[in-house]
Amino acid sequence: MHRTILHIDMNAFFASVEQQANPALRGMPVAVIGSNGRTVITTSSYEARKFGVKTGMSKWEALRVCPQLVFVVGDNRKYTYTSSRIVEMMKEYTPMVEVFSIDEAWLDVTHSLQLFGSAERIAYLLKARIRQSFGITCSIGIAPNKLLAKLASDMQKPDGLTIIKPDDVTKVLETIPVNDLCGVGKKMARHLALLSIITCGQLGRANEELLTKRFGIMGKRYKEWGQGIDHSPVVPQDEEDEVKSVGHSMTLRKDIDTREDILKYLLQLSEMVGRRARRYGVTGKTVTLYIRFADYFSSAHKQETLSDYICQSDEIYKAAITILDGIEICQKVRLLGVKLSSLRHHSQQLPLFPEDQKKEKMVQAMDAVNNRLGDFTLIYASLLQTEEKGSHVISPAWRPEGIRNVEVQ
DNA sequence: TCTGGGGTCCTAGGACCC
DNA sequence: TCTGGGGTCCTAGGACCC
Repeated sequence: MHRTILHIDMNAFFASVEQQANPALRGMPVAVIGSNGRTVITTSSYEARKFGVKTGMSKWEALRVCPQLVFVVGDNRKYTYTSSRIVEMMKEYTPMVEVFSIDEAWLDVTHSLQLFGSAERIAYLLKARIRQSFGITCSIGIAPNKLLAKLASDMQKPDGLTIIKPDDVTKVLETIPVNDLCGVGKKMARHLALLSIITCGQLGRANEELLTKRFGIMGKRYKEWGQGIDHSPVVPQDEEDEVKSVGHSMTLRKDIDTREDILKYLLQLSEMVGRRARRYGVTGKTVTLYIRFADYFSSAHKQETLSDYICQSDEIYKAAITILDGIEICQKVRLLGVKLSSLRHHSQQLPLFPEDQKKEKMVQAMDAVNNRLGDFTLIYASLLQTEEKGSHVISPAWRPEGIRNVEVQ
């Protein structure tokens, strides 16, 4: 019995949402960017793409190829709100909805076909409703598994609908380059090319022993992918594993080199990480500090596992400082990052000592205010001197309070 | 003012224990 | 005196995704 899987990909999601919110932007080349000084293009509208504006370009580069480009600083709330409403819509057709990112999802509609007629009809209904409610288009792929559904949704953009029927899989894959497969990136494609494997067809026919020898346990998987075989299930959100790490990083407006400056940003990052961990209700025992130096290419990445699970900002900060002290800094610093991992659920137990109880209450009160009035409304005094007040990160892969645990405001 | 930010998974090697 | 193998935990680093 074949499964029937849909993969839905919102077209130029952030840019489309912005054009919908502000009619003056419609038909214009628009690029969504971050609010930090050294930001890059996160998403561009199709009008901008015509000029060659691409994700990852600096503002400067983008303006060179498209002088009339309009920049819009991204607004996460708009995107998570729209995204969660679209997901709700998808769930009307099957409970088996796996959210892959803020603008992509898989639907296993195998058991919904009778009710709604066909996968194609579900796709048309969803497209029409998303366009009607939000004014944005999407590309949909229909196939017997996730791998092929994702491949299919990529084939026609924007506003496409592509079906790969089980009988056509071999024929379709024959000429498709291996790195069109989700999971095969540039590096892997280069390795395969050395074995004269360029297309999925070739990958599917490759010698399994050779692949296993070269790529270990993944070798077999790659061969299967080349044949269009993928047994991975669509995993609905609520069954999804808990988040595994919580981290924040920021490229500083200006490179810094004094310990004092570094500590200020570390405190800020620790507070961002701690607050999000507390919101998720998790504690962690591994803290990672990441530094990118001024030359962009060199970096330091150090982690330390503590004996206790923590989630308070000052504890994270303390651990970050300890790690910092073990890193030799002989260049200016361009980027700083702090991550908490080895997570587990926070027990609701009250701390043993009165002073700890007091601190926890204070932190809870601060969190409450910040959750209501926006990040960094209430902050540690030493944060007042930093220029950046939190990175207003925006990226289609960004999973804020949305997606996993949607919080509609 | 050239080059963001948030994740996951896999591998390899060392320490340590049984 | 010499030699095992399994398991877990930890760090570091790479590939890949949006």
